[in-house]
Amino acid sequence: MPGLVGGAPLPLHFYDRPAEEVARDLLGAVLVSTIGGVTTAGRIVEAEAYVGPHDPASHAAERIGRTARNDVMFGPPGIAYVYRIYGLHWCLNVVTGAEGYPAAVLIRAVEPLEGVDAMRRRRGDGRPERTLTNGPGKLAEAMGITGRENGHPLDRPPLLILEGVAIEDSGVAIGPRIGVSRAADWPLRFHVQGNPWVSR
DNA sequence: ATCCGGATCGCCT
DNA sequence: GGCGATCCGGATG
Repeated sequence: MPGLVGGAPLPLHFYDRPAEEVARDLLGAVLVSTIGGVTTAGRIVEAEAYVGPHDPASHAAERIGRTARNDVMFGPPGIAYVYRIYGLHWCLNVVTGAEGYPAAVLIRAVEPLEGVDAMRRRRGDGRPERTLTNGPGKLAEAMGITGRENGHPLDRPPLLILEGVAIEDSGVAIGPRIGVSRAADWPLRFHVQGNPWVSR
């Protein structure tokens, strides 16, 4: 049961703030999936902010505008934005900020809390435990997240985020985002310092 | 109609 | 550290 690993679902208004604040405060929260009738859960230990139209690395950057792919980023906060990357992997974001203002937080890594067997099965057996969920594509695969979850409100099953433990400032590391070529130096990646499930 | 470049991963050297 | 996998959105002709 989700209640064993976290508190109440974070209310949708939790996400009605600047993406960098949400990204930082999501550290320690618990992502829970009951997709496919299997419960998997993990503590969020790494997240990146894509802060608005002025952010050239964002899928909703000014030069791109509103399109079919990024449409949910323009909607209300607390909604899942799931996209396919490199034709192979899925990545989970949470939409942040007011409706009409496109911004989101990419969940980059979680520490497994529940359903490790299911995660192993989905990821393929015989992998080191650490590589189950230490990257955005990996955690999506381990937790059964695909494009079907695009547009889903993250305060209810089958995919939700629960209140977790607070991470104090001294335990939070901040640095540049990974894999982006534009605005490569913006310090918008947040992770729990020293956590083994962080992507690098 | 065609081309290009990814918010990645895993396997190779 | 490098590269191939494999697909789609967006841009250009």
